[in-house]
Amino acid sequence: MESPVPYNSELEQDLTLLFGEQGQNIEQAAESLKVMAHPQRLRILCCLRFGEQTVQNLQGYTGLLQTTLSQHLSLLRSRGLVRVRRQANYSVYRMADDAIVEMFDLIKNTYCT
Amino acid sequence: MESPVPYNSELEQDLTLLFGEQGQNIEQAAESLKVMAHPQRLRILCCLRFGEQTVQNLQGYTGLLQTTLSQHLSLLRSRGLVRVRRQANYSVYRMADDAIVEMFDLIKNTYCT
DNA sequence: AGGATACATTTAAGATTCCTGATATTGAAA
DNA sequence: TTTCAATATCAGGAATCTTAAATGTATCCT
Repeated sequence: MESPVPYNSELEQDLTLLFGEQGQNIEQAAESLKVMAHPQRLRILCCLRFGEQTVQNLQGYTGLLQTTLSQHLSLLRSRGLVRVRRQANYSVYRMADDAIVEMFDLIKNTYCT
Repeated sequence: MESPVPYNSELEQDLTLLFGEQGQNIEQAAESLKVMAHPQRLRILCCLRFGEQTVQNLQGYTGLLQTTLSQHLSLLRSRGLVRVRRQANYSVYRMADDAIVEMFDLIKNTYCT
């Protein structure tokens, strides 16, 4: 029997373009998504969506251990999802940019009815 | 020194509501994101964004082994990101719904310049 | 200086994910 | 009713992720 969906060689080209030269676009997208794809880190982002927060506050809102929270923050930071500024001996975290905010809002609207 | 960001007890309530009763909203969002957060699965979704595809076609577009591809598809299916219909001895996959399409498009626009 | 507070990093163990090779299933054809 | 083509599932080991305890660093306060 014949294939119900013909193979489209031109699509191969389009996809290669879309993915980026060595697929870096896709890789980077997956990297960022992977960081967001964790309940505790989503909670952290939720908190930051309401404005910048100290680690202490995040601890209160999320209920995470300081050490665990700090590690999640470190990951979010290193992958460019959040930014920090130091004020006295507090670290104040915020969402990194509009792209993250937009992505987060879509997630929220989709899953938090 | 005083905290640069006052703790907001009302936010606790708001967050609990947002997360869902036992945090199911957040858990579910994380689950879905985790499935998307993989380069090969993103590639698969990319292909499906151009229309429904047989496994064979997806194999051609992604370059994955049949067995690997099938497992990714199985995961995408079980988490409700894609749907299948059987036609003869072909399986024809498509994106599950508009929410997935919307999410995918945002990812694409954000990371595939 | 010394102690206390706020946060970060390191390390190790357990859990999960990923890929591959082998095997099974399903429908079409011969 | 075999055989083949398309797809699915299973089983394994390697790699990665997650968490917690211990430890480290920086800054404030007295």
